[in-house]
Amino acid sequence: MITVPFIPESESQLLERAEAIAGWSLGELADALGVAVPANLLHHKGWGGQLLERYLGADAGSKPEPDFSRLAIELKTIPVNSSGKPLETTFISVCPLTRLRGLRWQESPVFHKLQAILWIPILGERQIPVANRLIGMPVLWRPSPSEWQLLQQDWEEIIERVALGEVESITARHGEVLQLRPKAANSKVLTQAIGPGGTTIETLPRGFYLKIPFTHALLQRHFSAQG
DNA sequence: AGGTGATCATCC
DNA sequence: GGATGATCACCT
Repeated sequence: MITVPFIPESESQLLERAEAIAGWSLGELADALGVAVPANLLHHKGWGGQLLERYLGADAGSKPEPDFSRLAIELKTIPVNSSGKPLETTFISVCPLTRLRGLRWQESPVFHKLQAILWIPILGERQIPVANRLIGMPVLWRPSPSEWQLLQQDWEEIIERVALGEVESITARHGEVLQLRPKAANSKVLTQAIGPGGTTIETLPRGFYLKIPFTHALLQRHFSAQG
């Protein structure tokens, strides 16, 4: 693999570099980086995201910091169809399942992760070979006041249920814009959580995800405002 | 085991 | 067809 020495020093520099590859295919970017393209993503689910991280100079690795640490910006690739509608929900962060007493929205991982996100749409449905999927125009997004309100409301409702020992009764249908779903290697992975009556139970780790209509709307709003 | 990057595949 | 619940790879 070719290592790209680029590290963005400003928001505008990051955006310029992301805009410059809009219209490229993933295959073209992989070639430029000397990376092999998988035939499909079954065994390479994070491949696209990591490819863009490398090219754009994300430096946080798996540290608990934004991908672009000095810019405080997260990078998310998001698969979209030809109409620009997201094909998948977007993982945000794992959900704490214990020690929830006193945890406030403003201290939550979700709140911190969503401060600033650079969305890179990847155009291409599942049937399209990975190499042929196209990189779209980037969107630098910070939640609006109304978006923050929706997010906070969902988060508080979900966390309250978790704190009450009801995590196992929460489904992905809860929440208007945020949902709670499994986030694990497989269904045998267990972690501790609060159970009924304040007992301790073992349950599947959960993560917060943004629902498709929410990410669809924020992308649409950006592109329509931009003209 | 728990975090990062996500998409798969079954069920409705 | 689309969303929910399950899963895949790699890192620490």
